[in-house]
Amino acid sequence: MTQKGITLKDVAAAANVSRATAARALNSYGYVGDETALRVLEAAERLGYRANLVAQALRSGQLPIVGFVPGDIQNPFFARIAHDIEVELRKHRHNLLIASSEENVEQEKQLLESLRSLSIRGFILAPTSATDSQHIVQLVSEGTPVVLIDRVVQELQCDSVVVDNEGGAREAVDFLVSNGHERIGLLRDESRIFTAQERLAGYQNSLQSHGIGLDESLVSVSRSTVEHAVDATIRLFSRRNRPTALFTVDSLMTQGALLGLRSMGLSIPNDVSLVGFDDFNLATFTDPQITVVAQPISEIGPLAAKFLLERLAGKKIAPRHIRFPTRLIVRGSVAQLPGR
Amino acid sequence: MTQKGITLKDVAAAANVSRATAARALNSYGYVGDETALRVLEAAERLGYRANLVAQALRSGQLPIVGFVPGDIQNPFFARIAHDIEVELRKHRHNLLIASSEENVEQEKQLLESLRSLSIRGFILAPTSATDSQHIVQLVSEGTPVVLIDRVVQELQCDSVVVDNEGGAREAVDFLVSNGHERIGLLRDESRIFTAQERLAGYQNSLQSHGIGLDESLVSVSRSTVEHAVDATIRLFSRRNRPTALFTVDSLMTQGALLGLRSMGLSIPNDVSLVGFDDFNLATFTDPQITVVAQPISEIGPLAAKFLLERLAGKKIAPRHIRFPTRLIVRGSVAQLPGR
DNA sequence: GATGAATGTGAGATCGATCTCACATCGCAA
DNA sequence: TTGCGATGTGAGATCGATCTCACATTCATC
Repeated sequence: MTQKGITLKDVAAAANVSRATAARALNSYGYVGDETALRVLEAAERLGYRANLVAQALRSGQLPIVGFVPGDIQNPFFARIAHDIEVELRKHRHNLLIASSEENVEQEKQLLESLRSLSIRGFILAPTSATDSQHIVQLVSEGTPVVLIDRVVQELQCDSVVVDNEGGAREAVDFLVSNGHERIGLLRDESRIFTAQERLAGYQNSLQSHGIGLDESLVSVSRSTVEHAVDATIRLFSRRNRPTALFTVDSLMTQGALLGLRSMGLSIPNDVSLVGFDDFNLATFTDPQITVVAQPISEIGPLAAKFLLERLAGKKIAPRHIRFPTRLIVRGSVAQLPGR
Repeated sequence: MTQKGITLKDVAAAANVSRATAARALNSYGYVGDETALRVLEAAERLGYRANLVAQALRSGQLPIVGFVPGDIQNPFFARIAHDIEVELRKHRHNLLIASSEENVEQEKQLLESLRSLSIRGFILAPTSATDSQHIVQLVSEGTPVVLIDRVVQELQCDSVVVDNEGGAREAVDFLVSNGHERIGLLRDESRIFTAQERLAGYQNSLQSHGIGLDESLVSVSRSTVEHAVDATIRLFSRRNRPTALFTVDSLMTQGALLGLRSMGLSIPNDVSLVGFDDFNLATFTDPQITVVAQPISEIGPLAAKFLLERLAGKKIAPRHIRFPTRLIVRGSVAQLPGR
């Protein structure tokens, strides 16, 4: 009911100048007399003038908003990144619009499509599919800045910030092997998601480099939710000649494995050793604490935001592809197997 | 580089009509000839026309964006709510802009101030302060729809969706008392946050109703982070004549208590019984599992979104104040004390 | 056949900020 | 004194969608 609409026109009228002059004074460009400028600024202050960003956006074609499209904002990994991005954007007076793809390509397409008409300035994106990416290619080709995080899309010319999934998985499995394990189970995601593929490759490479043959019966696939992972774990450990160790490809899978093993009465690390990809706060609360491959989460968001802001500022350089190393955090969930 | 700017004008030209007629056809209002309408629609389709939402917003004064201002998007409680709100909004073609207050009133003020110039249609807000709310009052008095969640602000005329913090805390403490505990510690937040105050009241009311005197030495105050809660727990249990049970006011505090007690070598529930406010996935992974007061998180977001959408649709009724009941989930962290 | 209602369409204004261009005015140099 | 650059300022156009009006038609009714 109060000051609803203080526009530039009002300020101009109050300062007894034209809208053009008022705009010049407020945005300090062009010639404005010192005294006039002061009068305008004073009037704006007095009336509590705030520029209408929508009107500015209509002229400039761009709202000070950046879109973030994570797989799922409830995933602590993405929540942390969202927070970090938000902090960075705020420094540059930009806002963060979050739209989860829910790991669904169709939804991702629709989201980008609808956000396009909002004149969003740029996107930070965790693409759902490594291959079905025509919609992202188009976005980029229209000149919209895009930064990919967590996952990359093969032939896409844009900045990306990911971690060394293959190396991290390899390190985890290497660690299990160095503790005498050879029958190492893998609990993995459906392959569509980029990170799951890379982590699978790391698992396979590690085994091969140690001369251990791949055994399909040691691999269990499920959707990436705690509930599905529980089932997959139980399936895996119900077979005879079960694995002595398990590697899980993400934190939700790790949690599922924990519950699944507990429900089967299998103890960690006495009956089964466990290493998970992605650290999570729960990992230090269990007994024993869980050995994990940690990602440098705190670096991903800020860097992605920095890249995007640089693009928004007009920086024209070749796409940068950053791949952070992971770090194995040894806790208590891996037992040394009696040597042969 | 492709179809950058297909505007209404282009469609109108392609269909050989005026912009006005094209608009009528596309938005189906006013009189338009059947054949003309078809021609316009066909042209729009062919050109891939998408209305520019910013231009629409300039006229209507409102972007199809709703602001969500949680305390911290990393808190799983708020992350879940954000997700639920987003799903609801999507059904009505609205987007969600998230800006965390980081539990800082000044930041909250700045955020709302800056979002105001964005013509955001409405807000879902978890106010940081129960008293310092002039900025919210002003927002509401300007006619911007606001729905409060998790916390209310006393003299504010707007919808709110919260839980029965007092009752939940009372139930938790009642449960401890019924198990023979009298020296019940409280790990609580700084009092500024509304929920912490109510939960404190529940603790006090329960004790009083059982004729147990309040003992300030049983209460430990800290900021609501795991790290601070660890320290506060250690402080509390380092005193002589320590509590036999502990009630923690939120899930971060509960986690801190868990770590603090473990570092002191105190076992749950043998040495200390524990009940926490707010369920969290970690609670079922510990040994023993933690008894908690659960909030109906899954109902808060959708209801808040529903309320806000109704207001956006123009619904004019008295503010609704919903207070959901909580539910005590008994697990294994409370021991029966030998009767007197 | 005339009158008025129903139907269809376009020109132009509007939302608010910004930018271009034209027009002043002043000072200084030729 | 004339002229030209530097300095200030305002009128009006622009961004894209929508709405109000005014102006045509067509059709039905007396």
